[in-house]
Amino acid sequence: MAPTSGKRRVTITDVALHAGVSTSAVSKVLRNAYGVSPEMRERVRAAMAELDYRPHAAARGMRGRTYTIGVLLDNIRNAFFADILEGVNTELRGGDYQVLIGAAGFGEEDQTRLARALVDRQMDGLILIGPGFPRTEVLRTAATVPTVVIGHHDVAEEHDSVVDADALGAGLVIDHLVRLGHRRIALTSTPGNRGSGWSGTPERVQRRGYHEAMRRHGLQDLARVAMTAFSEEGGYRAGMELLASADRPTAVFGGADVAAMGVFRAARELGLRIPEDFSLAGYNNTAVAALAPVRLTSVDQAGGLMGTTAARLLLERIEGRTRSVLMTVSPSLVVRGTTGPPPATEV
DNA sequence: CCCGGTGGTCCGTCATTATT
DNA sequence: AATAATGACGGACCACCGGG
Repeated sequence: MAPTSGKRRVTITDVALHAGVSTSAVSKVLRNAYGVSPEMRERVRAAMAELDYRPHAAARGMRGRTYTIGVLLDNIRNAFFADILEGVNTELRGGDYQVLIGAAGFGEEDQTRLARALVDRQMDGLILIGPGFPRTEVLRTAATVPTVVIGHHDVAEEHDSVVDADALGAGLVIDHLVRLGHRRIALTSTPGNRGSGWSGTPERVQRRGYHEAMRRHGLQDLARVAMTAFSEEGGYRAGMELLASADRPTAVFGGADVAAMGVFRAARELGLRIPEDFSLAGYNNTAVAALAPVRLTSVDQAGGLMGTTAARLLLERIEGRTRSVLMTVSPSLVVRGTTGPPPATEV
C-alpha cells in the first residue's frame, strides 16, 4: 500500500495466517484482551516477532486510539522545554504511548495550524506548552481531544493545567536581592501575544509577583519594568535601556534566563561588572545558567516535574476523567555568582 | 465459565456503476 | 460526456455468538 515501493506492510491478517488463527485472536493478543489462552498468546507473539509486525497507527486511529501524544511548543531553542520534555518522556517510558513534538514558532497562525495538524493526525492527547494562539481555539480543541496546558494560569473545564507558582518565584528573587541590600530592582518582561485571550500567562503572573514583592518591601516607587521579548536580543535591548539610564538599577531581574543572557551582553558592552556594579538574576534555571563562566542566580521551576505531571494528567484524561485538574509546581531559588551586595556608594 | 471466531464498524479513497 | 451515487476496500477494534 505504501506508494513508494513494493512490499506491502505486515498486517494482523498476515500474522493470523502465519500463526494459524483468526485475526481477532491476534487483535486480542495485541490489546491484552480477555479470552486468549497462554499457548495461543505465545503462538501469536512468535508469529508477530517472526514477521516483524508492528500495529498500524492510522488503522487503529480509525477505530479509536493511535497511542500517540502530541506536544506543541513555540521555540525549540528554549532550554527550559528540554527539562519538560524529559519529564514527559520519563513518565511515558515503557508504556504504549509515543510522543511527537511540534515546534511551531511564536506566531498565532503557525501554532494554530500545528495544533490542528496534531488533531487531524489523531493524537490521543495534547500537551500544549505555553500556547500563544487564541484561547478560544485551545478550548475548542480541548473539548474534543484530551489536553493539558502547561504554563498559563487560566484554568478551564476543558483541559488540565500544570503551572509554576510564578508570582511566588518572582518573590523569591526580590526577597533575595532585598536581603542583600538592593532597593532599585528592575524587571525585564514581555507582553506576549496580545489579544490571544490568555490573562494568566507566566510572564504576567511573574510581573504581578514582582510588584507585590516590591510593595511588601516598601519599594513600590522604585519598581521598574522593561518590556521586551524573552530572547537574547530582547534582553540585550532591555539591559541597554536599564543600565544606560542615569538612575541605574543596582539589580536586574531577567524574567527568563535567555533574556538575562542578553543583559549580560549589555553589561559587558557598557563596561559594568557583575555582581560588583550590579546584580543579575534569571528565571527558569536552564542548563546555561549553571555553566561555570555564567553562574547565573536563577529560579528553578522544576521543569521535569511539570513534564511528568502533565503526562500523568493527560493519561488520566485519556482514560476518561472529565473533571479538570490544576497542578501547581513550587519554584525554588538557586543562588549563584551573579548576585551580591549593591555597590558601596549605594548603601 | 473459557476460549476462539464471526461480522459489523470506524473514515476516507478510488474504482465501478447509474443517472442526467 | 459529464456528474452523481454506490460499494469495496484498508487495518484494526469489539460486541456478541457458539462449541467444549
